[in-house]
Amino acid sequence: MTTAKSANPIRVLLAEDQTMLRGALAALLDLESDITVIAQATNGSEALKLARLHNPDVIVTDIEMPEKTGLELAADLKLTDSKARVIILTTFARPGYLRRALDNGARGYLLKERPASELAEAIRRVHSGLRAVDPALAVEAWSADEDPLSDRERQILQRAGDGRSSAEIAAELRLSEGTVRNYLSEAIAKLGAANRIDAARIARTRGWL
Amino acid sequence: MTTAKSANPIRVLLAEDQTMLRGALAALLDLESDITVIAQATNGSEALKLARLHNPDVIVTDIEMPEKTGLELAADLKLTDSKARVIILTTFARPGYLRRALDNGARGYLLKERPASELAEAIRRVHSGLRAVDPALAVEAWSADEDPLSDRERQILQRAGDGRSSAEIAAELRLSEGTVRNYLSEAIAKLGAANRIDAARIARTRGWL
DNA sequence: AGCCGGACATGACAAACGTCACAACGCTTT
DNA sequence: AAAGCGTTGTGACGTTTGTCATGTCCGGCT
Repeated sequence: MTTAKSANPIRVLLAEDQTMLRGALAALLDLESDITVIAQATNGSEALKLARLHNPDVIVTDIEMPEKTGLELAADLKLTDSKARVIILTTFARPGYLRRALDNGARGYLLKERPASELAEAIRRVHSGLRAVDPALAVEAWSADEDPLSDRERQILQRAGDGRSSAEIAAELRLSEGTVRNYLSEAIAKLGAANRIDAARIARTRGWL
Repeated sequence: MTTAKSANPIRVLLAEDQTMLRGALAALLDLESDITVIAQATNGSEALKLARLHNPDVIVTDIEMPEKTGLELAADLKLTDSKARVIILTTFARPGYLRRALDNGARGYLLKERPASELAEAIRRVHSGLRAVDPALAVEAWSADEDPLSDRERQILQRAGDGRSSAEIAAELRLSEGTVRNYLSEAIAKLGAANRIDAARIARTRGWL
């Protein structure tokens, strides 16, 4: 049983590392008469290669993937002559992610907790030049705070949240131990956290890490 | 377009909190002539209620869901007179999870990184009385270590990994602060970790938290 | 030229953390 | 009955962490 395609279907590239979801979505999208999935990638780098090769109309991509994230993929595509429009499809309703996605030129931002039917709709909207951003999230993002962390603070907080001690972090980054403690103290204060673990947790849930 | 069902299709209950995946899988499974999805749940408690109501042949469930996890669901079903067979469908290839799943009476354990076609196959196997455990993971689980943590240790390590201080944990659990420190010290030693954060991380990746 | 913010450093102090030894109690297992 | 384990506690000790004041250096903005 093959679904008849219209003369000029929307050509979609799917990038998602979870095979089961990728396969299921590809199958569902292919049931739509005006959409055809021309290629699938399991990470950002592969998606970039396939995008160059096939020149899709729309790229639907997850964020958290090995090799290269969907956000990095969007950024790289902006530097290319690709005319593909990007839709981010992710689990995470983090204002920080949405902001970065839009900054990197994405046209859509859709959550995996939405019904699958919305994906096809988003693809059509984006293909026709419109945007497709989850409305609830868009509102939240508007009122959401900026990332208050400097690069150094983020870098150090990441490692601290992974269980490294101040001394280890200092050695790795060629800093004095006191400096590392200062950065952590700063980060803890900025985030209103009780300690480094709490700070790392908060930063992660906001999409700042 | 409706797919013709055989006379006695396998009646499946799907429990998965991510709507997009749940919808896509339900749609795909319904395309199989010998399988019909009779109900869908977004968390473990709901699944339990629907299982009582509809008496499905097979329950396919995620692990990490709000309200009640898939592992808890499996445990609860064992206490019921339900004859439904449980298949765990999860992102996590953690031996600890697999072990708990089998202890709780699950008949199948499948990873989301496998192709969707394997899910239908697993449903058929399990329905006919066989098991369906991801082969690669089964091997790993065989050589995997037991969870060395006691309930108290696990309970305390969870909170510590969330950024709570020893004093806070002590107050919450009505223990002396010294006792909390002792448990954490024990857990850190057992896991070969450098500190509480490291210990929480290690325990989590092994599926012990 | 002057100002500001980020990166980096030091020293000092209090609080939190991690370790160890020791001890008591109750519940299984042998 | 004895041994073993999990739970709970105390006291003491050294280390790590978090805070603060203070200072230098550099690059960008006005």
